[in-house]
Amino acid sequence: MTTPTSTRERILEVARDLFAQHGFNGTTVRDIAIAAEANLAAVGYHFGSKGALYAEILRAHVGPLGQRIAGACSATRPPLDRIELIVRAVFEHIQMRPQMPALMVRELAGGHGHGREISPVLIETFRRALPMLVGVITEGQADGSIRAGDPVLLALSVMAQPIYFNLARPIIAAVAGVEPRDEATAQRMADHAATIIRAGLAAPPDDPAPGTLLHRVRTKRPMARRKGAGR
Amino acid sequence: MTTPTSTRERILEVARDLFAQHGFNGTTVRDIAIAAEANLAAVGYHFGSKGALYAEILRAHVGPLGQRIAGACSATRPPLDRIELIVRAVFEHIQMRPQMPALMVRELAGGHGHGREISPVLIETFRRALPMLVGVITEGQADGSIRAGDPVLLALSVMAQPIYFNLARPIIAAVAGVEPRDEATAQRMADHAATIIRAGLAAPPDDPAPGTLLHRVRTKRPMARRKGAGR
DNA sequence: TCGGATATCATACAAACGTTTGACTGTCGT
DNA sequence: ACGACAGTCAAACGTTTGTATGATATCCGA
Repeated sequence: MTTPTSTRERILEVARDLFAQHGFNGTTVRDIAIAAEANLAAVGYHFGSKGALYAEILRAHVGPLGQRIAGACSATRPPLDRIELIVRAVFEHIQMRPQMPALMVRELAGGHGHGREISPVLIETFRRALPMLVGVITEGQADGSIRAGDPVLLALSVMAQPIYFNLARPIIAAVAGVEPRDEATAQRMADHAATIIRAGLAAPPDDPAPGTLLHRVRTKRPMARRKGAGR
Repeated sequence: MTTPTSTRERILEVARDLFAQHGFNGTTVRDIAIAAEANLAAVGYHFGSKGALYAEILRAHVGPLGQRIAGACSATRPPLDRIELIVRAVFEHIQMRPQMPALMVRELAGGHGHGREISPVLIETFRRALPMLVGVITEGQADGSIRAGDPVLLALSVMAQPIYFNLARPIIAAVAGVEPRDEATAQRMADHAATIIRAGLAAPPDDPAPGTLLHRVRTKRPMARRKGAGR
């Protein structure tokens, strides 16, 4: 079976997989050229350099995420519903871009070597998306539907689910025996994460009205801090 | 200020930071030697090869995690308390090994290049820890304290918090203005994650006894699936 | 059919890579 | 005092790296 697309698209396709799986420095231009069935010089010709190719792939993968989150945040729904929309939007985004979590966490871990810091694309996306998430959460805290707490940490809890779920898929498949890249499985994961996040963020029943019937029932405070539990 | 430790320890210390920040292929033996103020051949002499040094660091960082989780799982406490113990144990582990999340997610993303798969140390740790987590969760589901759902997904939700929180710290610090590496902040993060996880995993009030006063109150089902919400 | 633009190709190059080598330095036990 | 030994060092090894080059091939309007 031959590859019908253009050389440029073939390179983009193949490089995204290689960068995601082996990282920037773990992927050579020769690897890309061979996998794309293109000449060694094709990368330089079409993209200028290996780094420019990587930047373009990264931008195409994490850039639209910010727009998706923005769309979910501006829905005319109660805050908890909007949070759920966000979770599902991120899952959908990952579903059609399976390499995104690997690319993203590699950048979060510190970029790809020597003088390079975290990519500007990632920083810009976070700088745009984080305030939106925080806005929805503070709004929910104001109307009593979302539990008290640092909105930034709550926002992180929201984002942690889609990213980590998809990142851990391969090793879960290796440890347990799960089929990867399955539409139904992805839907189950999204439903699960949405449920967990909704329940985790919802304000406890005794918060909005401390004198009602619900007072002091079904409430369990987190355990005390363990200060110096060494070794 | 001079470095008082032995060359071997200095290399271990410096290599762990470099591997975490730049990845395996993004770190050169020369980088390590210079940062450790050692000779280029010192890495080969003390560890055999760059790969062996990396393997030793990875083992020292993710290996003890399994034992910590095992300890928390075998506590004589209700399941939800044990889950909270696990979350706090992982946070403590990371607190004294700040480079662990970066090293781990880089491995989860697919190892460090070419023929290498995910490190056996990571797979072994997961193979040991996952059944324990699943065991606690199914126990909690059996006694009605933990919500229904795939125990593996619930276990992933638990682990996602500590890892992602600490992984996202640098970019959060870059976007918002947060102080990094702070004991009080770490404690706040652990408390927050414990609260979220506890609330997220707890069975909804109408599950254990569908006919009580609590029936149909404070219950919100997740929204319907959105099948083909394209673009 | 021509001619310029676009794309692909084999090849070359300097730099950087992990690893090895052999000489050298210090510190012990005897 | 003297080998034995673990540790350090500068230098070099062969390979792989990203990129550049010039020739060739393919396309398409005139």
